[in-house]
Amino acid sequence: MKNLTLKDIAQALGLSITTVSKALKDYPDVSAKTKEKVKAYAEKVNFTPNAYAAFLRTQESKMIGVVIPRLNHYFFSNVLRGIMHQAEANNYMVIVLSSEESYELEKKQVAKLVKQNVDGILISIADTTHNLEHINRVNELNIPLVFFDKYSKLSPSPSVIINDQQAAYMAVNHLIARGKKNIAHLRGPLLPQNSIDRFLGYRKAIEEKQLTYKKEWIFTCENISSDDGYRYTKHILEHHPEVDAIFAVADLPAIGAIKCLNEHRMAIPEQMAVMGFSNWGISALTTPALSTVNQPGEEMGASAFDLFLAEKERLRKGENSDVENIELATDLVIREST
Amino acid sequence: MKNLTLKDIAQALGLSITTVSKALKDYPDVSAKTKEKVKAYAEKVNFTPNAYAAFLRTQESKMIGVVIPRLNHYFFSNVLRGIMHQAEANNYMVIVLSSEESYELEKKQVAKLVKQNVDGILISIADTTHNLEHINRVNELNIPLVFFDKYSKLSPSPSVIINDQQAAYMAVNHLIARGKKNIAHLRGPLLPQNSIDRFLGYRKAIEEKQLTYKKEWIFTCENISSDDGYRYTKHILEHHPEVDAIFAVADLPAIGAIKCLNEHRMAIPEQMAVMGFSNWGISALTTPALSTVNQPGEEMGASAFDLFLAEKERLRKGENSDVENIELATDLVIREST
DNA sequence: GTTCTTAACGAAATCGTTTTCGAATTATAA
DNA sequence: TTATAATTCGAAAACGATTTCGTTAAGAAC
Repeated sequence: MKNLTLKDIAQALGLSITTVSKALKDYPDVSAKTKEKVKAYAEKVNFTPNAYAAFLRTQESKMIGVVIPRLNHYFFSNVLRGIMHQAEANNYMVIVLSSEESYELEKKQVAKLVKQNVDGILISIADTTHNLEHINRVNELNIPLVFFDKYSKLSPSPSVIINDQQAAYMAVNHLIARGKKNIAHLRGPLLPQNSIDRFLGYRKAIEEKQLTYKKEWIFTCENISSDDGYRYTKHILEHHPEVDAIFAVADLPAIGAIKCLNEHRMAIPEQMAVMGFSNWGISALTTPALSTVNQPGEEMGASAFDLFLAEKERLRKGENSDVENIELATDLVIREST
Repeated sequence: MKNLTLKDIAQALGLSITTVSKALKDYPDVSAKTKEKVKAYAEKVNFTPNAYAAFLRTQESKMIGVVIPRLNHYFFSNVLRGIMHQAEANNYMVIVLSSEESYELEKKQVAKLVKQNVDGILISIADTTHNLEHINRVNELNIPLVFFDKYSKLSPSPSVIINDQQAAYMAVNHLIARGKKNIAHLRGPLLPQNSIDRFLGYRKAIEEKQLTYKKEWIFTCENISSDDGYRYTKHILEHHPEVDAIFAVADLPAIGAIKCLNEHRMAIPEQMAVMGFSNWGISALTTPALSTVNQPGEEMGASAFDLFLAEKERLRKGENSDVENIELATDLVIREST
């Protein structure tokens, strides 16, 4: 039951290794009869060429590496599903590594993938990543690299993202349309482009409608955790009773906010509306159910893989054609919290 | 900046490939001086041997495969973290595949891992897996295989699990201690041992305290989803008003139950207590917060990897020693819903 | 019959590492 | 001084697939 080799097949059919290999790869200098015979036999014994031996010649590992900031976050799990589904369809294996939102670990993981000779790297950078040397090194080695969700404007690599600013703008406008006038924002850490863009979308909506914009209503969720949301909401209730809506950078802090509001017997959304971001599975299950921005995880993953294939082709051809970038559409999911 | 080879080092130092290789692996027939020189240089240029070439000789890929039923489930994400953390410490790479709870897909994924020459397979079997031929084939090939969480009693492979029956027994006893007398159970699908054991623990607690046990109070959550929990809870409220507590096979249905109870303005836990299972991250965030059984995911992952190493050693030695099995401790997490 | 083309197959080199076995050098013993 | 042992090193053969370049044989062209 051991895995067979070309040699085994060659011996069984009275052919040379060369001919067997060529027959399986449809070389023109093998007769139709022989091809038929070889393919039938290979099929019968369920032969697949040894990936490691093949790599030594072709330098193609048929593996890609994925680096995500967190393994146990619903959104990234969904992206992963999309990537893996697409990888499977294209006969690629996937190695997943987590940076745990740490720049240092991210550097290590990328280096590890390079050492493993992956054919490409799909990465969503950590909140703390302030330096792109490790990414540039990958570029120099001509290894296709694709950003998804959390990217950097400083790198020329292709990316698949959503328009965070516009999505946030839409979300806040929805709150305004519901009659809210004093909207607080639980923003993300200062570094990643996403939190910046979501904040900018928030501010744009506020300023456009000439509502009050106060720095005291902006809170930075360092860990984007529910605890962040809970703490800041408590602070808002105690010190800023005029606030009538909260727009959070992500669902987790939004859920923390709801938890806090429930404990203080605040009427949601009448006294305080809450808007999340990402549409995690749980956001439909809170009481009241959370309104949020739908971020298409699986679609993003699938697109990221497709971009990898395109980028690989682009690098192979050595063309100076532009890198592809994809911007996925988001949509508001209006539930009970607004 | 390309990856160097032994040849490069050999040339740079005026040595043979053989000597360089031996020096790096501390062979006794290399002088201390030479070893020092080689190691220093290898360190300097950040050399690591090509994993693919090494495999061809050693037949060790330094990769393990993990098959889980779902990628975007909190518990499995945590198991994955544990596995990866331990794998990293032991210089292994991890390939993750998902069976999506499908037996057919599970078979495919296992076959794929075998073809990839992984050094071992860690698997949590799908709910629909009713046949272990694919697992047996792995055993026949002498590839170490370890079960975690969802295992099968029909396979002799090592496993790391929790004592589901006892955990459920404890959970239900806690409901009883809170004065609940008519406890319904939202059980899992019929096949996997876990749902069976949790159900048995439930029944044991009920019967031991001589409370009413009614088949009409047992509901099968085919998808273990929040929707299952929501639907059955509604049914309970409408048709079995005497029920005063619900014990769910997992957190997701339990959260669905809470959602339904909140909508019907039932007092939790006074009128109806709810108990979950798994301690997902969100279970602390519902209103009221969900009491549940803590299932140590990361610990389970780490143990599974350790078992893999042990099993690999056992197979290598060809010993007839017994396989190791690990049973991890669980504990009740009492929150507001009971 | 001779030369040329084409079709069909194989020998052998290669990828980078590991490991066996032998060779060379030095040290030790006789 | 010679025989023996110990110490260092390197040549070469794997591992399994890919691919270049020949080789052979048959048919076509003259």
